[in-house]
Amino acid sequence: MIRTRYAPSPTGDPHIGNIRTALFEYLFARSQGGEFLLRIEDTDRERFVEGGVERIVESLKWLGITPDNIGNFPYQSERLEVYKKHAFDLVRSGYAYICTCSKEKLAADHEHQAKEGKPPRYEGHCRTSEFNLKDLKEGCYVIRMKMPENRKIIVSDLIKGKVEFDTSLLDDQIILKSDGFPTYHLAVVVDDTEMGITHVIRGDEWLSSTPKHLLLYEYFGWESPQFAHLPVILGPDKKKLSKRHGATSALGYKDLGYLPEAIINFMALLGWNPKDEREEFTLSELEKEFKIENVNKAPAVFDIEKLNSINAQKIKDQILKIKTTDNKSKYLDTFGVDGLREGELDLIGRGGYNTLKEAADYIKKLRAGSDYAPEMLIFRKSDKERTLTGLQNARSKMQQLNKWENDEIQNALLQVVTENQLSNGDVFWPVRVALSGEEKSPSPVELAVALGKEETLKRVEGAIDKL
RNA sequence: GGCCCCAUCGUCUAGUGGUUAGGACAAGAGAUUUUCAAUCUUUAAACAGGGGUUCGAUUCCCCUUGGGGCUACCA
Repeated sequence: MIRTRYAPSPTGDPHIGNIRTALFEYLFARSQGGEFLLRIEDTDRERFVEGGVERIVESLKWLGITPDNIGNFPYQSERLEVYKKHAFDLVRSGYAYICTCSKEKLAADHEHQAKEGKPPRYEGHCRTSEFNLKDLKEGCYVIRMKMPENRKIIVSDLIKGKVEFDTSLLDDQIILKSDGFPTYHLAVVVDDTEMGITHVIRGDEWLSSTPKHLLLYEYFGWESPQFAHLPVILGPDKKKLSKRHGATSALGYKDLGYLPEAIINFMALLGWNPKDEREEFTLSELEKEFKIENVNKAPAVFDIEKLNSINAQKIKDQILKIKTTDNKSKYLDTFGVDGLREGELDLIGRGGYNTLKEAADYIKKLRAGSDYAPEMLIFRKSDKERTLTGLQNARSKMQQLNKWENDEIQNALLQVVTENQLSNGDVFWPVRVALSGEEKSPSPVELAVALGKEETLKRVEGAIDKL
């Protein structure tokens, strides 16, 4: 049974790069008929953020990539004794040792090493010391793993291929901190083993520490899982995506009016592709199509324009679906627009709005109506008199309509044109301006349907008064 | 600094020891229309550089350059 996990630290809203990793972990598991699990890595008490776990769960649920153990997932902070036991097992078997060096001493060592141009490393004062546990005060020691000298460790990565590391360049890594918490390296190895994780899919930044983990598996006598290190996501400046690039959390995009379907589709395409020219995917399609070997090695730049375009497309897709259901009135309620009518839905579907928020803002503005200068009503090839004729006849023609639908309104306006020897611009333009109050807007017919008969006639009336 | 990863249009990417190097987003142009943000058509746009290997390299190898990561009692 294939099993992957998403193991975030609750240090704030999950970052889009982080969530993309979760997506790939989810997709890999699903594509293989396996399980996708969640685990909270809260071993860093200094960076812990209240409510972080809730935000993680909310993000995953929103995107529809809910872990299989969502009802009961482990927290590392609740398993301190387990890690401690394993750390001491390693001390007993000689693969790790207790170290009582103070942080001050280590800092001084590192400073010294830096001056000599050497890499900062633990100098191994405690490596051969024997400590009696009873003499040690709680909180005054750490446990370090022993790094063998001159060993080559080969990481076989599903994405990067074989990567070789030399252990003499690696430090005697601390695995148990003085506060009794494990470091990532210990906890990840213990937990992945206990949870039966078969494939560790994680960010690129972990590749360099993978040899440490491999060594730990060896020390414990455990079988190691397979690894796949994903390239990072960069900002437009090709620097690692961060807060200064704007919204970076998944939920931030939710608030901006992006659909989960769009975020999923977009993230999947960042570093993965189906090896053909398809670009539109739903989550369930991705679950079938995803192949880890089709993941790129190179980092990808997060392009908001592409996301916008995908989101606009997904909004259109959704409008088509919503029209046949009864929840259309609720579509934009989170952005302050209730009771959408059919015509308004059409407007959104055709408008190419990048986000739901933009669409909602437009509907709000349309409903409120905009003030405009009377001159705007006159088409550039027209004059005041013909405009007035057009508006007045349009009003009475529309007044007589029984059915308030696209074709009927269109025909009514066309009739006004022919019956009064006017041009399209003498009628369509001023009606459009009367309804929208804007230089640029959807067509008068679409606006009329969206506004409804009563409001449409009221606004045309208002325009006539203005002239 | 050391170690590791990476490199095709501006961006996401496909691709092959011999191709007109393909698609998408963005950009430009045009068409249409009452306007446009919609729609349709269309144009421009890339193999980072230098060495090899080879009859032939964008493709394989090496170097350089550039970008990224790691080098914590952070993950």
